[in-house]
Amino acid sequence: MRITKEADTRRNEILDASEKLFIQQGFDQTSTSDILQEVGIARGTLYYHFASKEEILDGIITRLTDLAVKRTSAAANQKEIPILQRFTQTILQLNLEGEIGSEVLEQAHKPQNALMHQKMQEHMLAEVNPIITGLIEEGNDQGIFQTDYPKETTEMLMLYANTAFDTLAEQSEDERTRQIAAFIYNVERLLGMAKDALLEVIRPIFENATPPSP
Amino acid sequence: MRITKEADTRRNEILDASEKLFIQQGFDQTSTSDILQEVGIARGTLYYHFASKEEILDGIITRLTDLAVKRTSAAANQKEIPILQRFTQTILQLNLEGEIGSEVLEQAHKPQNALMHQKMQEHMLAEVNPIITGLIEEGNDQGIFQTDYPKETTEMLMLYANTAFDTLAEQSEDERTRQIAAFIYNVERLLGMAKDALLEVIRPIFENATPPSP
DNA sequence: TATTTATAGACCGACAGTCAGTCGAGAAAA
DNA sequence: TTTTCTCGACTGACTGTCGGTCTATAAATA
Repeated sequence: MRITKEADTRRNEILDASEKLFIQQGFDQTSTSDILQEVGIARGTLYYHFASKEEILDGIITRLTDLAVKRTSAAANQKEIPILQRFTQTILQLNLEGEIGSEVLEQAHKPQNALMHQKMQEHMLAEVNPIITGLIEEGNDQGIFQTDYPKETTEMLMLYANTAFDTLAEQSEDERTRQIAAFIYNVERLLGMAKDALLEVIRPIFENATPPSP
Repeated sequence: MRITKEADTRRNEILDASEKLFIQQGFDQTSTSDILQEVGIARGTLYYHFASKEEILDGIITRLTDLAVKRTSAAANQKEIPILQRFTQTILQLNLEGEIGSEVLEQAHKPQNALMHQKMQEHMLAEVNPIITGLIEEGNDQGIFQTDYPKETTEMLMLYANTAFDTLAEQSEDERTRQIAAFIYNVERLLGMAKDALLEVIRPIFENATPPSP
């Protein structure tokens, strides 16, 4: 029985299946035959839609990055919200990276997924950095932030967040808390804010999420 | 004519050849046959000394990391030198990473070498972080630095340096200067120093290296 | 309008070539 | 004689290629 679909539909089927498998097993450990079986197509069909296995990975990453950019820039463009709140919400959007994205991140720091991690990082840095940099410049103009190097500082923050935070799940509660506190502490310093200025904006977000103990 | 050598000698021959090839072509793009040819041995010999291709990579990285740790901790332990100078010299040692290491870094950020990069970063973070953290704590005690999170701050600096600086070679002179200036600026902030306090320690180092124009 | 012909896009699976790792046999050294 | 080191043929798995097939739809023809 032969099923024919529009190219774009098939392409996305292949991306969906591959994404699932790459997350489960890693890129190197997933064979193209695994993908064929998961999608239920033949070899030739796969290579009709993609030139190589690596191009499939690129397709997945582009899909994920585009999604993250969409959410991030949406958060960053809410001009009616004060800059500090907007800044924190944008960062939070980024960290979540969508339901699927977070699964990706959980796996991505494993050595077996180094290529996936690096490619995602490169894309995200290129696409998301300007958004956050713009936010910082806006804060600079308003006198809320103060830094001579918005772009480089953003790069520093993103690199750290990307690498340090994807091991959070493996750490103890105490270590996690400390790591997040350190991040906030350092963001305040890098953006030239008063101590705890950012912390006080962030605290209510978490207190709303987890009800206060009696 | 059959040549047999002491295991350790052969091992290092294999590591030397592999390092050269991995740098030139990347890990995935280098076949074990390439290595065999370069060393001039047979398959069985390679697998007598190493259990897998990946173990060769691990061997290379361990060699490089050990070297970097040695140089770094030597610089960090010169107690007669004031802490600020010692700190900068330690960082500089790290950035050089030996003559061969710098070649590695030049290649390591390419996507094709993602695994190599990630493994090096993990090793370096684990081994070198405590050395720098110790230096910062010493500076804290002396009132020269001031940070509540020495370990996390070190992690941030190292991650940034590792990823941002290995693209330096590809950038214009202006971008390079700006990126380095930004790094110094941000280190000062993260370590709670006065503005330009670190810059003034670093400047003489470069002015000694390049003779002043008339 | 009804029927044939042509074309393009999606698909198939056998096949070639490459590669990492295994194994048993044998040479050299201890 | 035993241990260490070396050899290269071999295996199985994998990626990417290629000639060819199927089908829907458009164009030509009756």
